[in-house]
Amino acid sequence: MNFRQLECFRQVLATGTVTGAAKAMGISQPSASILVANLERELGFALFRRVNGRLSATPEAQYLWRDVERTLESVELTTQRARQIRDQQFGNLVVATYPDIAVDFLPRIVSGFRAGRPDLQVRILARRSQMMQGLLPTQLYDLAIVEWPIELVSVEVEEFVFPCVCGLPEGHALADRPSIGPADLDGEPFVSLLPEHMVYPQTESAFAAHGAFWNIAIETQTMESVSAFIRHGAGVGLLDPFTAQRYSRGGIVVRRFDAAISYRIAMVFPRDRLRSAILSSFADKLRAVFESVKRTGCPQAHS
Amino acid sequence: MNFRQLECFRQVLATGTVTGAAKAMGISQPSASILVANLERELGFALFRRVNGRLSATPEAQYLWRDVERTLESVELTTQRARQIRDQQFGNLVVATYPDIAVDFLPRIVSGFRAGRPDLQVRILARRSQMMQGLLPTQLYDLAIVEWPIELVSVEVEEFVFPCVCGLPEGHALADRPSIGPADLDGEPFVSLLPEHMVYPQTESAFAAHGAFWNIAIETQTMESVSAFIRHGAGVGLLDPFTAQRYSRGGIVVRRFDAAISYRIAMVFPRDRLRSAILSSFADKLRAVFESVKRTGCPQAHS
DNA sequence: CTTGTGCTATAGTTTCTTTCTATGTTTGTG
DNA sequence: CACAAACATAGAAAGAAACTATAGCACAAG
Repeated sequence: MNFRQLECFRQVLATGTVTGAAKAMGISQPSASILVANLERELGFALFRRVNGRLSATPEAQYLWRDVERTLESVELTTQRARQIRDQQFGNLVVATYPDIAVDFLPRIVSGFRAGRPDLQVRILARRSQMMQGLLPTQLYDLAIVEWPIELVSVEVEEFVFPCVCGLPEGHALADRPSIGPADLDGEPFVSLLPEHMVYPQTESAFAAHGAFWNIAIETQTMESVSAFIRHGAGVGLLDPFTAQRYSRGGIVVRRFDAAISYRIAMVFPRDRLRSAILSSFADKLRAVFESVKRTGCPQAHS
Repeated sequence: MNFRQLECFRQVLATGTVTGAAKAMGISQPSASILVANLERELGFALFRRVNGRLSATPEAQYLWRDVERTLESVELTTQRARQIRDQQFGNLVVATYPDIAVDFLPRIVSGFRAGRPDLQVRILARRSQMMQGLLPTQLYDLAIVEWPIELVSVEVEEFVFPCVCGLPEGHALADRPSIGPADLDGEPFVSLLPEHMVYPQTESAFAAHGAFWNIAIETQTMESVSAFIRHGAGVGLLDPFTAQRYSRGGIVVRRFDAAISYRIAMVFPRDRLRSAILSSFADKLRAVFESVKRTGCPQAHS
């Protein structure tokens, strides 16, 4: 019993004649005749009676037809699914990420990636860094985007380093400068991340190196929060390029920061797990966007 | 894409190696290797990565597996169903019949026939003769058992004629006779069918021919009813062999009737419709039982 | 009654697929 | 370093599936 025989069975039922079935299948009439004959031989009972030179379906054929129909449908769904998989239209991605990037950047990238892939399932797992630490060993993700520092075991890592930029409230006195250094911010009320964040010690050193007073007015936990305080005029601060880009067109004035404060993130994959073509494509896209951000200082939407 | 490729795909997933799959399928390792390779070529994407000389399923393989599993299951159900059909274990029979025979005789025959055919569906349509007239043209049955007279259009008919027998209440004065004739029943209270029934005019003629007085005490519609009146002592009467047999072991004394009163029934098939093997078997069985009844005067259970 | 049309089945041939055995390659292990 | 285990490839043989050509049968039209 094979697909062609079943398909021929279907077509004979549909068209009523072997000749019609052959036409529908694009084969010669004798070929179709033999397909049916072999199927009958293998089944051990007749599907058709040859009456008046015509075929007529036996009751047994009708009994079997229900199952054959189901089988053929299943085969068709399978080939369809195979085509989708081949064209990277079907699959699923579990992306673990830290919250800041999950707010705006990732949705933009993922939405762009999903355009034209309507059957792609994406799950976003947003975790604060401590939680991320526990998530990685479970391997319950395809790709993670993590902030430094993080302990990385049994994973493959690709690191990306970005320069932080300076964010000012709109209308701030320094807003007309093309770039801003620690000395410019001497005594300026500053919105900072907590000391645990990688940006904190670097900022501290930069101010110290320039002999400037780092006047921390606010300490908060996420870049989103920092940006909100800046936006509402509580002070100035340093932003990663993703958050900066989000508000640079309205809400916050973004300027180059003359001291190099590096913002390190990493793309992380479970070790020893095969990557799907979709995952590779998605990683490629992320890589491209990261490189573009590194070059321009601002993430752009890439299709 | 064909069954063997899918089956091999399954076995490689199950055993983890091509070698194991080949063993499970009873073919050589290179054959299995080629099955998988061809499947991958046709699908257009890799199902396995060759890592460290071993196969490892890709995420794409896992996506496809759901559909392949469903398909293989459907194929298995289909082959199973085919085997059932071949062995006449699966099918359905719609048997139309008149009520008398549906009470006891048909259930016995059908139950015997269904033994060892647990997936055979039987529908019994019991109709009085007027109703049967309307049922036959609808072709909504596979086999009908009808009483004479009946108008038969677009059907194939096999006729069976049985001699009626005489039924007496237990303890009746005539009960020790081996056979009974009309003269014996002269003036005896008689339980008769209605005049429309084929037995009525024959009985009338028989009594007249023997110059006996046909003392009709009860006229009723069915053989079952006649037998009930006899059983309860209302009189004697004529019975068809099926009803007679049912009560001959208790309730009614059954004796040969010396005048030939014929009880004609027919096995009827829709014209120009293919008969299933099961239907043919069932008809064969019915025919055999009818012949046996004709010979012995009493229906016996035949397996 | 003959002929033509439409259908199915069979025969013979060719091509493609499947399967086998034999052999090579890679990787991990004692 | 050799051996075992796994997968892949090559070449040959067997099998399946396709084609063309042809025959048989039933029905309708001339």
